[in-house]
Amino acid sequence: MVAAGIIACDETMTKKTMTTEMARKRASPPPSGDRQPKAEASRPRQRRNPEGVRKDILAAAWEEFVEKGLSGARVDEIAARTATSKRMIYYYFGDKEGLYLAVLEEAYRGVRAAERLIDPDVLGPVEAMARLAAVTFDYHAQNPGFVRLVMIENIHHARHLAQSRAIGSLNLSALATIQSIYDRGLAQGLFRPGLDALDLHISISAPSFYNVSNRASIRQVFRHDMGSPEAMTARRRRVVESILRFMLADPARLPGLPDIIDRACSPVPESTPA
Amino acid sequence: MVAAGIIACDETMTKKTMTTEMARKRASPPPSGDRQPKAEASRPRQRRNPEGVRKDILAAAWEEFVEKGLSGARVDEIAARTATSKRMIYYYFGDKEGLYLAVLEEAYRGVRAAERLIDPDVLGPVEAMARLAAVTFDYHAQNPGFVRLVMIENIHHARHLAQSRAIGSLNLSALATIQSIYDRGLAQGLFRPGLDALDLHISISAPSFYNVSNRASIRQVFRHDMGSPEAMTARRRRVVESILRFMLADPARLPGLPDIIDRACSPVPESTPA
DNA sequence: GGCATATTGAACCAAACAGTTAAAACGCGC
DNA sequence: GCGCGTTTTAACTGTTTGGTTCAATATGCC
Repeated sequence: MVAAGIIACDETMTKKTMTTEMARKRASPPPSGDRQPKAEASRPRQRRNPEGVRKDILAAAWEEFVEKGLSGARVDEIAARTATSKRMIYYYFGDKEGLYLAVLEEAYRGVRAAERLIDPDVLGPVEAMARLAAVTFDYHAQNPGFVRLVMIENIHHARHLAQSRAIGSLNLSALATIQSIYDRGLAQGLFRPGLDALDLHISISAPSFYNVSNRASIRQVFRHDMGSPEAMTARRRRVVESILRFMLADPARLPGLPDIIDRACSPVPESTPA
Repeated sequence: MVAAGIIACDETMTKKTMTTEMARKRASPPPSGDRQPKAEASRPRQRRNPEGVRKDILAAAWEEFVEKGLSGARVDEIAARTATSKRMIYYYFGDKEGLYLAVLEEAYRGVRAAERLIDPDVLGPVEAMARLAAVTFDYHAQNPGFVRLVMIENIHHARHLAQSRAIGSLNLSALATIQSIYDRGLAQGLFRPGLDALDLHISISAPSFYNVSNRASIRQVFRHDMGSPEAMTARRRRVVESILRFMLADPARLPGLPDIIDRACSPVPESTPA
């Protein structure tokens, strides 16, 4: 319940008989930003490995929360997926919500890491924008777990996101990238004026996100599989094309458009595959 | 658990001592397709009103499921919101999943009803398409409950949607509308060839949906309120403009575009307000 | 008036679940 | 070689929860 309070830190520990496990690793080093927590637990019989245990638990929790959501997930089930025991979950993460929050933070750490991989302005504005859209689309496609966690968090009104100070900070990087590309394109007269970076970001994210998040319902309602390779590449093209057509001052006057789009899409940029 | 089996019908009722409540109203008349189940229960003291009780329960369940999701919702809580008792919930809906499914079906019945309200081809193709986009956007904006239910269902891999025979059928209407508008526009040389109705539908739905579904997380991450009236109208315009720019053979050659968009957006088309 | 359909209420149940306890070992740094 | 942080095990607690039972009653239709 008051996970926030517990997490916040060891202050005012008057009520609620703080047991020894208060030693939380909240400010631990970023778990190497990898997006695919595969149950590893490394060495079969190596005791004394706090960081490893933490990761192991986090990976198990990731799977369970992604699959069942916050309310649907069962702590016992998470424990079962672990190489260690339920006891350690509470030892390291305090309670279910603390664990969920840790998973959520790792998920956002993932996007942030992916965002940093994007072009250092070596491309022309149009190409850069196309590339950004394609990469964003791919990130969502290749990280359905991330998408599901965000869905789940939104179902919960982003109440945990609000609690996390780890997240509120490093999120403008994506916006900065877009802004710089847009500015360059604007200066060259390629893009039309009056567009907003956040708005552009949303315009790219929305279809990318939806393509993963609503796959199941679309499949049932329209008997169409958005996840098939063909649908996927077609949709990626469409997302890229759509954002460019929206931004360009005059698409007709840029005859190389289809090629640019092709180039942005073809050399399938790989983040961590799912 | 085997809600499907129970719902399926009274066949092979050997195991599981079927109690009398098997009298399920599954094929009941569509509850007047209204989207906003406000706790009504009508007459305060009129006994013997099956349909009213059903609606009352459905309305309470709607609120609870929309708010907490399937796993998060509590049957006792739903019963508390009701004018009747928990007993009646099981009497009419069998179990929690049966109730959830009924709510879900009502949600989809809502979109279907809204879709039927759209223009009988009185507008020009471009205007019609703009209008369709605006109306779709508004429907999502004004029915966050519907959006949340679809999110929830997707979290559950649309497993319940798959069970429902009530849903699989009447969903092509939206596609038919789009197709007819597109065909007309194509014949007039306004739209470019090679576009797909479902793809267009998704291109409109995605931003409309995302605008509601991810409001909470966007708010936390970017400190931006997508729900504010200004953001809302701006985004609606953007959605309409975006789909037109994508479809039009040559946007530049259609000088009246901004006006068309304005017209599609301005006379705030009202579905059932939230 | 009788029979099928509704309705009520409250107690009850068994399973599931988050979170705890206690005690004992293990390992690493000092 | 001592002590602290870590780890293990398994049973246990208290509550929540989906779902049921029982018993009685009301209602409407024929």
